[in-house]
Amino acid sequence: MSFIMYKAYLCKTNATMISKTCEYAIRATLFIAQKSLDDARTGIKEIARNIDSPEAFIAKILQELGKAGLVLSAKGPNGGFYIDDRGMNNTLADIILAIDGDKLFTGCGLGLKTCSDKKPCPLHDEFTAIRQQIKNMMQGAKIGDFRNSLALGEKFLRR
Amino acid sequence: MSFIMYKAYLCKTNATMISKTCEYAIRATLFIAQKSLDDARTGIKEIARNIDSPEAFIAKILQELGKAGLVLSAKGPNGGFYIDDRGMNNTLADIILAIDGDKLFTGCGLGLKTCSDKKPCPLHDEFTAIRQQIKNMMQGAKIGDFRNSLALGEKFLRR
DNA sequence: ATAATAAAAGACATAATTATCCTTTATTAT
DNA sequence: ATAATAAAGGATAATTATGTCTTTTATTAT
Repeated sequence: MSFIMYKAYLCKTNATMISKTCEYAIRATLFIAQKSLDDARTGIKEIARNIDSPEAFIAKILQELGKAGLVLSAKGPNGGFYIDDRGMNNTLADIILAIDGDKLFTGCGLGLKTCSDKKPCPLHDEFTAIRQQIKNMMQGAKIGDFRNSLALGEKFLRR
Repeated sequence: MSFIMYKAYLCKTNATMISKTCEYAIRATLFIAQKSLDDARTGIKEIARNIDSPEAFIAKILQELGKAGLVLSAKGPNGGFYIDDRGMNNTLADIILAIDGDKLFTGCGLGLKTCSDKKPCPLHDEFTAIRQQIKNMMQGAKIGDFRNSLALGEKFLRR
């Protein structure tokens, strides 16, 4: 006996807290951080393979992360991406801000441009609280914090 | 003296907790609920005007909400959309589920399909907690709850 | 019955995001 | 110096989400 399952909802919409681009950015950064533990540089191919992303796309994203100072890179043989001690203190909030901007931390839950404390949407207070919590969580999450659990195989970056 | 401001981030990404489509859906539903207070039906033009959305687009969305049983509709003269007492007990979670699916409530924060308690991404526990909180908030927010504050002009649906 | 109204349905168009490709520039090893 | 390597940069393509238009169906008032 077998069942066919149907989704009960439409869902051609895009609603993720963090954009796909930014997800790749975070996964790549955490992977580079892990590799940088023993001063090793890692290249685009290796990164793409290990975080399960398209090569060309993560290359583009890494350019942005480089401009934002969140990863370092070196061209040529033995080149690649790496993160120094200073970079290990950057947070997930920094990555999110660099790629997605601040909408995760500040926007109105109903997409109202004029939503504010004075002219609140019906969800204003609830969303304000939740966003603040997310912000705290992301600002508290340093890149370096994840290295050990990743290296030990307690946490994972591939799907 | 004047300044030109530049955004410090890229941001060609999409990262909203709730899709634009779903935002319209919520705003429309709350507006219809408000109108339904005194048994009045409201049409697409009026809805679009009051929630500041494209007419044709909200029409499409209302079809989905109708199929999902979240709003009722009647064709012809004096027709329009309305919500009955039963419908007033539906929650924002129901609308979100009907339009965006359950990704807001369940997805991995880093977009990993295999993320789970057993094979967690580095943000697994934090995201699980936050999503649960959002879910609670949305499941607790009944459509009918918003009617009064909207009618009194304490809360707003237009941008 | 007929005309007018308003939502349902389906096809189509636009815009935004995600993804790819190709050339250029910088660096290293020979 | 030269060839090989690897990231940077720029242009373009594919996909997905958002938005529009036109026809059909159901209902109501005349």
